[in-house]
Amino acid sequence: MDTVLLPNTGFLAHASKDLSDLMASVATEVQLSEGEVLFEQGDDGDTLYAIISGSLEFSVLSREGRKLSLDVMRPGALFGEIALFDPGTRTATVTALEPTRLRGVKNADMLRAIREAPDLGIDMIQLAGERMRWMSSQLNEQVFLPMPARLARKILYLTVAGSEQLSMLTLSQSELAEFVGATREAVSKTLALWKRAGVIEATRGGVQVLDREALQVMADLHQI
Amino acid sequence: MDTVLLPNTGFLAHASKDLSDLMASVATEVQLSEGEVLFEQGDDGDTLYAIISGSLEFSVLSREGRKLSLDVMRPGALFGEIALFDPGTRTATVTALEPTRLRGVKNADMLRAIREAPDLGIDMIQLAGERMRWMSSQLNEQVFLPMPARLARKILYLTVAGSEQLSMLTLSQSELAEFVGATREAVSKTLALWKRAGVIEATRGGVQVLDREALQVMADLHQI
DNA sequence: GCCGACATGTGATCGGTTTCACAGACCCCG
DNA sequence: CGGGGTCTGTGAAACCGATCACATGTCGGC
Repeated sequence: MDTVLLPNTGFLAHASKDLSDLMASVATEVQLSEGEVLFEQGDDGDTLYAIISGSLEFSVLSREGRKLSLDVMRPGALFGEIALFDPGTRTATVTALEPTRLRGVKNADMLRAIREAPDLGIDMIQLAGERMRWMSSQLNEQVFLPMPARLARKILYLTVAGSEQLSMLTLSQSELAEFVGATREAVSKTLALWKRAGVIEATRGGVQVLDREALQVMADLHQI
Repeated sequence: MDTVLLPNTGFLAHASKDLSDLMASVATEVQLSEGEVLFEQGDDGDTLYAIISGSLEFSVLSREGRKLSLDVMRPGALFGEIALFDPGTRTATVTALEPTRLRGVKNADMLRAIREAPDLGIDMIQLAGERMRWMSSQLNEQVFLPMPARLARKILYLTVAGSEQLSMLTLSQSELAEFVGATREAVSKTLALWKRAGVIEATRGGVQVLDREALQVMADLHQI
């Protein structure tokens, strides 16, 4: 077992002492292998998770099985705070993109901790607020922006969020399509356009951003 | 001044004693006339509101001014909880649909109250959770459902949420269009279809649901 | 009771995306 | 090194909804 139980990047870098203490004391560890599903949209949930290592995909599903991926979460991210207190079901599906280690805190432990340290409750509201704000921006983009703008934004977002060197994004075009809510073919066609313009380089299973500025422009355009 | 300061319907019916006490003691009253904007998407906000009387529209805007209405809120509804603790801007615009009275509690008062009564913090997380869950369903619908299904769902939702007698919905077709993220013309055409099928009755400025079952079917369909 | 303002009905056309179909490229593995 | 599976490129057709352009209806006020 590591001596470092909590990552010091991402959300947890700013997590309160209370939350850090709680996670360190009562959290249970979870291991996921690649492709494993932590929970699915519709499951009952009562646990807040923090990512220790690995990465997870966060997606929502339509009833007929279409998938809209929303985010890739990396070490330091906290998630699952919604189902924690609201007696309902999980609003998204979380899948491991690679072998991943998590720590989870259960409802009951969290409630007890909040009663002892009310500031922890305030932290949780703040966390819910951030998530809410983010979801709201997703709704806005999906509704108002045409596909190419959504694509440009997701590529930009995922390359900075992952802070991978050289702005390389290792997602297949089908996966990218799931992220922008479009078909694989449509994504392929706009990527081809951008490739010809020298904005990106695309290879099997990955996209490399060459001209970030140009992509920013695409992300704001409401045409092509 | 009324002796009844808080409505006993909607969210507030289930609001904790702590929240009720707080609202009754430190809340300030706000009056809005029809069409007045309480706050706009992008404003800084630090206040949680409860609706005493009247009704409000909750909407998000695209940068070029297109509007997507999401909900009509009625007496008893609580809103504004997101900006309350998260140091950011409001994620939606709230407009009075008629003369409306509100009570507001400010950030600082709420924080103080939570430190005294931690259960109040838990209530707020729960509230945020409900809102989150709802936003999530909105995203799902907007992304996956074709316009007619979205229209059917909004009509059903707004007629029960408003629990108006006879399932009458007093919204113009342009307003309905803003609710489903479509054009006035498109809404007019599908309403005409349903009218011919005897599912609804539509008059100037309103829609009357005749066959709720049939609308339910439309709401699930991914064609027509 | 008429007129102007605004709400609604409806057709024609256009454009972006999906769907379908298939061809080429790449890669792992036997 | 050859071949099946997966990823990628691209064209053609169909489709949905947006846009444009009017016609028709309906209400309120003078």
